[in-house]
Amino acid sequence: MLPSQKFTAAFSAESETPRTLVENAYLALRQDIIEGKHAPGTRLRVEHLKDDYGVGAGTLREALSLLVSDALVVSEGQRGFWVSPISHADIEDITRTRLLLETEALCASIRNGNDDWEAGLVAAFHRLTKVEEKLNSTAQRMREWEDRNRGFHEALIAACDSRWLRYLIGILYRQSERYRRFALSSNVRRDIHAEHTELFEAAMQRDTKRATVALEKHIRATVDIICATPEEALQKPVRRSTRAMLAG
Amino acid sequence: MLPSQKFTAAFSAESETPRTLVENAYLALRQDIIEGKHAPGTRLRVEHLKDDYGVGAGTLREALSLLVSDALVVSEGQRGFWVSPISHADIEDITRTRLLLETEALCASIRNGNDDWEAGLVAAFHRLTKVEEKLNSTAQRMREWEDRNRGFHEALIAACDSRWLRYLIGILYRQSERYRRFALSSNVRRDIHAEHTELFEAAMQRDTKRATVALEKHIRATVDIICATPEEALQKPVRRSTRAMLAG
DNA sequence: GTCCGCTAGAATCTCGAGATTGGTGGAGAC
DNA sequence: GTCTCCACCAATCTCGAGATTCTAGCGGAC
Repeated sequence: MLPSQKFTAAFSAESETPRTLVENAYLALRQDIIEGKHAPGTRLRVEHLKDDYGVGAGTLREALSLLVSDALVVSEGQRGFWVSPISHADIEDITRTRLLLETEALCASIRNGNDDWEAGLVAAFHRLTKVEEKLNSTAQRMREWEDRNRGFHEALIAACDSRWLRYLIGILYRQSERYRRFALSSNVRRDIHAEHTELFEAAMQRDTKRATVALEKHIRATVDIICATPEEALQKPVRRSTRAMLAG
Repeated sequence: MLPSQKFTAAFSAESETPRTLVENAYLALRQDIIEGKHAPGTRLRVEHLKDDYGVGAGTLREALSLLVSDALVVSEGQRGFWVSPISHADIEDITRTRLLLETEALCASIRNGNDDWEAGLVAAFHRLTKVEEKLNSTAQRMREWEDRNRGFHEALIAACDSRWLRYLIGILYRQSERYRRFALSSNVRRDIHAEHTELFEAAMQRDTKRATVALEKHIRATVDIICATPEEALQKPVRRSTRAMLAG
């Protein structure tokens, strides 16, 4: 499934409209997991969820299978599905890996970027700026910010010629989104727009080193806030077997 | 699905036995795609395949969904599944990305590795050596070599503390396996065992730089052979829509 | 000769019911 | 009081049939 879905989300832009019920259920489930409506570590019972999402059991199972690939859901034969647990160690790991990949992609993008890339970046930054100027955090506006933030980060590395790099970065970005809500609910003062501006200007000036540093500071800032929150707050208790499975 | 499967293949070792029909079908399909029994770009019709693999249509669809995540299969809503096409540009991309990740993981592994890591590496190298000494290339022995080669490469980075890095490397490794058969069928002379030995000794001596160079040469050698073979030989014609989807 | 629209066929997508497996609670023995 | 065993219950896993969608081939019009 998720033909367009999967590969679009991965290798190019995520824009096509879902055509099948499986795609619908996949997108809805993914959104709910990222937003924390399904808490990390909780069970995902097919019998209950099929009613919530208005599809048959088989259809929902297929959607869950697709989420397993994204590592947002884990499953064990004959025992069912769970939302992937989260932890300090996990976000630390994700962040390090993200930095490795995104730094590389950003450098390639700066190296290869033509006028189209610059135009796309300017547009994405403008869209992001517009929404960041208004600081009220309605749920609707939050969702909008998420979209534009993703658009900005995609625009940054759009000129990277490695589709695989962009694909893997997409997976990690979605993982990071799960943690972001904790950072946003924190009361640590932080001028995200200033970080974005620095990143934008450095990229436009083709200053690889400055852009790299800005990206690292930007990504690090989020994870530092998350690691400042207690581990218990991150997720509800996890079943023993699942925890054991992921402990190694 | 593929709870153990997916995550085991990803984050730790791939050893658990499949428990459900979906897992069986997934593993069998994956093997057949990697070995080229299903040529790149060809269609995977559920109606036909369900008989070949002895499962129901729904079960096979679930297995295919899992393969979509591995990027070994692509799908498009209401139109079905295809084996992912392969190309010179793709293997080049995979190789560059692999090098970025594996180099990082190897350095981390050398940095962190304790006696257990060394022991595991010695054992894996020994197993690989035993099979490389006998150069007859039976299908059975080939399969054995594939397994031990994977074991050796996993042992190299086993002490890398980033699960995500190891997970992504696993995805890329399976992709590379699809191309290897072209390199093996080539008549270019190449002493793979010498490459492995160099890699092994450099790692054991904790010589990061030497190990990195050896790894790069090792991985590069394969892709160079593949890019020497004509593009047409790599795959059968691809459907227009699929090609268009992957062209961007 | 080229293009458009229609029709028939095939394949996908979806759903509900039955078979199989794993977890739980209580009774009984030591 | 603790451990083991067993039976019941819930949930997963699997399959086949029906509805929907896409593709291909053919005939006709320009």
